[in-house]
Amino acid sequence: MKLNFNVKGSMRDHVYQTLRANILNLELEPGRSISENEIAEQLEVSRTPVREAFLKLVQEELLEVYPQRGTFVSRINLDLVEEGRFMREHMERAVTQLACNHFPAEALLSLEANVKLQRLEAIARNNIRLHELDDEFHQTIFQGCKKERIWNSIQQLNMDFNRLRLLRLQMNLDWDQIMDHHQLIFEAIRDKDPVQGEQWMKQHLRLVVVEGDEIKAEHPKFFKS
Amino acid sequence: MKLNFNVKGSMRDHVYQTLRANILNLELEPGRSISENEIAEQLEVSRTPVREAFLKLVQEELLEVYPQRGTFVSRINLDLVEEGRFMREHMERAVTQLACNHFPAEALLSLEANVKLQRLEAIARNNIRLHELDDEFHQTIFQGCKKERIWNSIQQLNMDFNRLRLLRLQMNLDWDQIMDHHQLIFEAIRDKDPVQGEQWMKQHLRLVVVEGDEIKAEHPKFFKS
DNA sequence: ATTACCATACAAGTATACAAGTTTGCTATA
DNA sequence: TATAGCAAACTTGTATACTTGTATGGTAAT
Repeated sequence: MKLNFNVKGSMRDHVYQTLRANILNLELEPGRSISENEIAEQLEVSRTPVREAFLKLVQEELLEVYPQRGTFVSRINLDLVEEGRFMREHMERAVTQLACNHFPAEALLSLEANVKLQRLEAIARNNIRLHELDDEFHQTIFQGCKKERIWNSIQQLNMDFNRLRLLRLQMNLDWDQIMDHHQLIFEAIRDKDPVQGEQWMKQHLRLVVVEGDEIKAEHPKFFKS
Repeated sequence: MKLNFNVKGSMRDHVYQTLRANILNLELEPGRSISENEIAEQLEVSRTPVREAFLKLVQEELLEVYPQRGTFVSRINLDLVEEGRFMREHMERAVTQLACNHFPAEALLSLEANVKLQRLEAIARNNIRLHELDDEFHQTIFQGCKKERIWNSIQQLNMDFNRLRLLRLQMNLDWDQIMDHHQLIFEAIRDKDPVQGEQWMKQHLRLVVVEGDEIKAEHPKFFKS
């Protein structure tokens, strides 16, 4: 846990961003106890902004507060992971069909640029950046269809999936295949072909399934129930 | 705005529930300004729990805070209404198919009881209770498929739809048709018929479309953009 | 009459003090 | 030694004072 400067934005947001990142990093392990005072000292702010950041994290189910007892980083919930996967699959397919009917030219350009950037970053083996670009690709599709809150809901449901993914020593992702899919999805949107678009998106999403039970067996303390 | 007792639960939650209900009632009109001090006085608590309730309402997009300027009840966003409708349609259809494959006996009993209760309340013309039962019917399907957070996401996206609905003097809902649909959906789940189930759910959801533009023309001040 | 400036009021953001409940561990007693 | 009970050291919940930024209205100079 590193402290940042209190330069820009509100302290509340700074604390929130810091904690959220550290929880999703697993630097703050699932199940670990964490107190308002502890964080306030470490980040050199008062309890109030820390408390308000905690509240936001509670709503996202990244923290669990038990009044007068303590606050804990939530454990990973495999049911939630499946729920997120389910929602993502269905909504991405539906939105892709929408995109293949109407899609703003501006957003289409973003998609194209994104795909090209991915090829570059793939050569540089920059996996972190590739993950970001992957997210942006899908987000752009939702934005183009004016469905960004649905994307946000998906992201929130997928937080446990992201933590789960980090527990694998290496996600042997086949970026070549992923990028091919992105290319094909982009072309389907460009060429207004809803049937192909949905098919490729369906294929694409099948790449990101993670076997949670194995990982749970390795790290039982990090999991719920 | 009526004040309640500070008997049970936290003050924060009490304030939150009160404000949320009054916003969704339209007793607190979209666009109206509202301050922490004002609410703290009315509800006879300090600013802290009010402030924390505000934060939660901001996250649900029912309030908008402009630092050092003021806080306002958010205006109704028709894009959001459409986004909620879209998500609801697709997720309800997907979950209904799930339910038609596996569904816990316990949840199935709940559905059956719910359908029967609806018939009773329809005779009593108790529309408020009918709306509650309608929500519970759909919620039960999601619960039975272990997809309750998806239901919660839908509910959150549909808050603007609910406010919109209240602006109609009378929603001429055909409860007989609605209840018939519920019966048919229940039977499809019971008889494990995914095709019929999804079809009826699709039909069913087409009943609750609201023409937002007309209402916006009548009450322009309540709407965004 | 218009404009520039300043005083004031009021908004949310933050810090700190206090209240109330829980856990923990020591102590006194059997 | 074992156990009941109490006290101290935590926790989060709430109240209040202070800080900082913004809007507003009045006043004086042009």
